[in-house]
Amino acid sequence: MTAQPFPVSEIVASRRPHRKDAARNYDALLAAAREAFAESGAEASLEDVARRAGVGIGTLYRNFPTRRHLFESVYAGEVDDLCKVAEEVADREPWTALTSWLRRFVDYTVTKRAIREALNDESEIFLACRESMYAAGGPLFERAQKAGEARADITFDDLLRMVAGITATNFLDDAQRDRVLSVALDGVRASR
Amino acid sequence: MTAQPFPVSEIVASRRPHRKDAARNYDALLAAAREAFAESGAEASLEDVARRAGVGIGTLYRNFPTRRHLFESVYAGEVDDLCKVAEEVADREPWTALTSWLRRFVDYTVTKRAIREALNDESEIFLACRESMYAAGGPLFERAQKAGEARADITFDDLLRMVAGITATNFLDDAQRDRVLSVALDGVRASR
DNA sequence: ACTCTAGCGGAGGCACACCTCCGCTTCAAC
DNA sequence: GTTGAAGCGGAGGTGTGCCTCCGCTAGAGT
Repeated sequence: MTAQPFPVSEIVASRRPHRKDAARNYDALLAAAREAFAESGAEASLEDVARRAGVGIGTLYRNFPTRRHLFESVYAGEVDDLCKVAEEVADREPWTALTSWLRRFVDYTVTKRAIREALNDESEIFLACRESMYAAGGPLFERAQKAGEARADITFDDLLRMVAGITATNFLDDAQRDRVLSVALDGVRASR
Repeated sequence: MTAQPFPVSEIVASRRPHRKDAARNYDALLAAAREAFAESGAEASLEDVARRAGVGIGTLYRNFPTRRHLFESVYAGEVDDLCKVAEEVADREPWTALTSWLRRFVDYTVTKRAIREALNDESEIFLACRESMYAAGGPLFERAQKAGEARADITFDDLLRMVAGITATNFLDDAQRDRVLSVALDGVRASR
């Protein structure tokens, strides 16, 4: 089973230039952007991204004409990773599989929150990512519902937003984040 | 019972100028800032705030030397309101009182998220607000715990962060937000 | 009414990010 | 090796927000 209908990253990868030096710069820019956004949030300066990547600002703009292009590319890569994890956990117990994936989803949300906010839902690529992610995680949730492990009166979308919300806030430490997440997930099981 | 040890707003109110016109400007600025922050987030331009208030930029800076001062003042006002609500609901059933207050807390978080993020925990006033708010809501939670309505293995801080997190994310509509919040609150009751 | 001082407004200097443009460099096809 | 074009970089124009400073205004005390 391939969890996603099509790998989102391919949509973006098609933009990767062919010439050797250009491709290297493209990759460096993506890596630098990932780093810069994680560190300074979505409003990190593009000039800074170029500097980190060791390329001129002109090169950045040639590859990513707008800030949005950069967001999309970074974001799509992350989503693609996440989809792969869904396949990896698919053979575990229903509830365990679901929560394992959700834990991974947490890491994803924590670092990528800023980007997701900036990418308001108009973007085509954003929609593709969304679809892709739901295709990957949704079955895990449905399986847990059918097994009577997860309550039936909520949707996968409800669940994801809940987890995303909880993990997006600041906590005193990781232990508290886990504790709170567990409490909320108990709510998801509560109707057993 | 006075829920808070001291009304936070007083700390800030002491900065309100005495002369009639000056006081009017001060109030206009606060209102304008509330509006601008709600609309454009924490990075709203201060020039825009002054314009909305119908005063010169110089007047803004005289009253609030830094962006942080403005944040603090707006924020403190909100917190103060919230504390008053805790008193109002105190005579209801333990669980009902708690959730009623939390619903109000939601409104507060939704609009004030941006400010709270910008106000990282160094600020003196932020700490006072925090204390004030905990003094107001904490007893509601403890009462629910003692009544066996809320699980005993989490803290009030855990609860608040959970609710804050959930309500800070975007939902399709208010119905979804409520649904998700209910699920999470079920988790808080789960150990009954 | 008079004064004197707290308060006002906004022009303007500074800093910084965005984005364009074009002369130079480097790849890769032949 | 030659050559043409794809790609490079960063100087510099533009816009925007921050904050200061100072001549003017109007409230408050007498």
